[in-house]
Amino acid sequence: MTEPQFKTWQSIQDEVLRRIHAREWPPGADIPNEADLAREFGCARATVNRALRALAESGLIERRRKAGTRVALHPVSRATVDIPVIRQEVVALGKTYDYRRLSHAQAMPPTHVAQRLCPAAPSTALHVTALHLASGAPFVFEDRWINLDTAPAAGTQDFLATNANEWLLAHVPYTHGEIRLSAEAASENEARILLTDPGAPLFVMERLTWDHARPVTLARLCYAPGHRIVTQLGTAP
Amino acid sequence: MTEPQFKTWQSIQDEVLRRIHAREWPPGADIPNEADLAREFGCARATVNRALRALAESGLIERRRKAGTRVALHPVSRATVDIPVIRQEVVALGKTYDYRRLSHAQAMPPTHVAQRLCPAAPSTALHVTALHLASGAPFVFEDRWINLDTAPAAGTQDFLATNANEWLLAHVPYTHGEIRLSAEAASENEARILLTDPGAPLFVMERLTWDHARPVTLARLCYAPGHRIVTQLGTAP
DNA sequence: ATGCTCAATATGTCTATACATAATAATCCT
DNA sequence: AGGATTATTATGTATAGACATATTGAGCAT
Repeated sequence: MTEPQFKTWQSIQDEVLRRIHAREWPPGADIPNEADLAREFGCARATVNRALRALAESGLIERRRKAGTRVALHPVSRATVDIPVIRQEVVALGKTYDYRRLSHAQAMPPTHVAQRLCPAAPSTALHVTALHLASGAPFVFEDRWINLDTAPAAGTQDFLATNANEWLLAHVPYTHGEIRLSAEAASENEARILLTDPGAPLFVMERLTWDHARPVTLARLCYAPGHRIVTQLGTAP
Repeated sequence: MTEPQFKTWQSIQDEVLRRIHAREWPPGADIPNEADLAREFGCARATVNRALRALAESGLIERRRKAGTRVALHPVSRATVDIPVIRQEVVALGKTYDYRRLSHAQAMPPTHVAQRLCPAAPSTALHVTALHLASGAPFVFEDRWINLDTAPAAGTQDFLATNANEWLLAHVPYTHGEIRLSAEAASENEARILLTDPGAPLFVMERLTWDHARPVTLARLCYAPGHRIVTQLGTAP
């Protein structure tokens, strides 16, 4: 008669997952409210809340006040991607990191950059290009614009020794940002720098970071051919 | 004299973020323990715990029992990527979704597939290729292998009307998975199907999903040129 | 010194209770 | 009927107290 008791929020999460997978609670269905579940599982409501909140963060269920909790109709897979500093990325591959600044100038950004980096009042910005190397081989070509209104201190740096990525992280932290991933053909210039052929497929990551309401920097990172990003889906095995 | 009181876990998170950004707590530094912070902020320890746990999940701080909490030395940016079902992805673009199955056969997978899909005992698997269209234009070319030991029910499906992605989600849910993102040159076959040129840079997403310890399916999704993924960094603005 | 045991400590979690908040349902007033 | 107001309800969050658990470090034994 002893109902299996669920004591930890993990075990409750597992049981809820089981019921969803077993179609006891099919996609789109409402699931019982926290108070009822707590009674059924023989635990406090806060424990149920913890379990359901974690599931909501993973995108499997949707919760709204008063409306209750339901299994997501279109279960989006939510993957978390860890994006380390490039130096760490290289070191993690067991290679030695090296950095070479290519150019450094203050200039008016092209429109597609200006739109995103200084949408309010167009002004000059700092343009830095650099190459990150892994054991001597080109790894990432970086083309970066820095908003000097937001980060005036960057104007005093030449970024010859320390790369802009790490300097900015240490001196102009951001509050949030946006990342765009795409595949693009290498331009003549990119191909020359990355020692590959024009037209080669490059993995491109564009990062725009903000400090509260003000754009900080827009970086376009072109990875050398063969690069890939690996990420995990769902919870731990 | 009234110390500013921090009542909500959000406000505590903001204050901790402020101190980190202001270098009061520089990278690598230990931050006070929960009990002390709770006393300082005039709130319960559980509230501090909630705030710090959220920051730890975002990768900005690291926490270990007994050792305490410290600001991450190499702050990895943790981005969450929402990966919807392809139909939803197309609909969200304001286009009409269409699906066309291209091939369907039971066969021995090539070694690089077998290694990941049936690492224990090599056996035949279900091979399905299909094209997803957005308003009539090729959107994604899908090349999928399904492990029939894990999902025997898939053997009875021809996947002519319903695509494998949605059928599997509805009938063989997964517990976790792995996603690989890369840029690759279009092969002759891929180019023909996606109506582009061989060698064109394609955004490729490989998904391997598992049901507990058993691999379910390995899908290789080649997006038509121009596709990109957008994701957010950090918390809400 | 080296290895083991045990106590100290910071985070992890659970409980019970209370109040806050958002969103819906019901009701009342034209 | 229609629109504004109020009540209800489920989630969201805060609190104090308690115990669990991992980890470190000190002290002891070999």
